[in-house]
Amino acid sequence: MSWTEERIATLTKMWEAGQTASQIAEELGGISRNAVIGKAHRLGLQSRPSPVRANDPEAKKAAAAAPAAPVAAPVEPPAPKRVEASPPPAPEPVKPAPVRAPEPVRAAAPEPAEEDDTAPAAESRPQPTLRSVGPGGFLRQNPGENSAPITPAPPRRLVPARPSEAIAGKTTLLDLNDRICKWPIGHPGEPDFHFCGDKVNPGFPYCVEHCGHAYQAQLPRRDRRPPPPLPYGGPRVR
DNA sequence: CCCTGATTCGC
DNA sequence: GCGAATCAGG
Repeated sequence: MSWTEERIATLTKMWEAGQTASQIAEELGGISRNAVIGKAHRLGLQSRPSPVRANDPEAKKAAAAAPAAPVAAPVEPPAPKRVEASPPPAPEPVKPAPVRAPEPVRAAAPEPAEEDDTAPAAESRPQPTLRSVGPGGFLRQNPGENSAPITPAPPRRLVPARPSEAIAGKTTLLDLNDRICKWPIGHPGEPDFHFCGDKVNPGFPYCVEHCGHAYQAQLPRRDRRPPPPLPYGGPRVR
């Protein structure tokens, strides 16, 4: 199986839409997730938060203490993995979060990157407020106040007051670019599946409103929604 | 164990 | 360029 332009386009869109490599591989068919990842890297697609790398003890602790993580730092030049003893110079290695946004995001205003245990905690953590503000100015939901669960994926078929006929005037997969919100409306495979299409919250793949939905605490795997997804534009039916 | 993405390296 | 093998964190 070769990488035709179409397949590359699908890969790119799905990757940017936050689909996992496995999902993409399954969709493309006849290909492994490794192939997808390899191709994505060769294409220069930005990484989504990987389980591997991009966290040292300090970062972990900071993330645990307060919902804060680095935001959209410029891509870190690939440093040799086999390091001897030199500590990483860059304290903020993490990249933009994906759709499911497992990583909390640090506020835009840079604060001291290093957590100093010896410093007076009261002064160094001037955020007794439980609510934190995301980089785009949206308010993050705290773990305790998830009374009404706002899941990243909108309910099935919730396409308010829009004629399901056609994607006329809607933002389709092929319309996506860096400036418009990639928040999916509906589900792949449905006739009216499209994307939000509003102006993005600068530096993010979504508009401000959807950033507020996307960037919150990681949901347990059980509560995510992979079950009903239909193939992208799905010619294949399983 | 399962999952994830990153990286390496022979082809 | 490709992707299996491998690595490594969750």
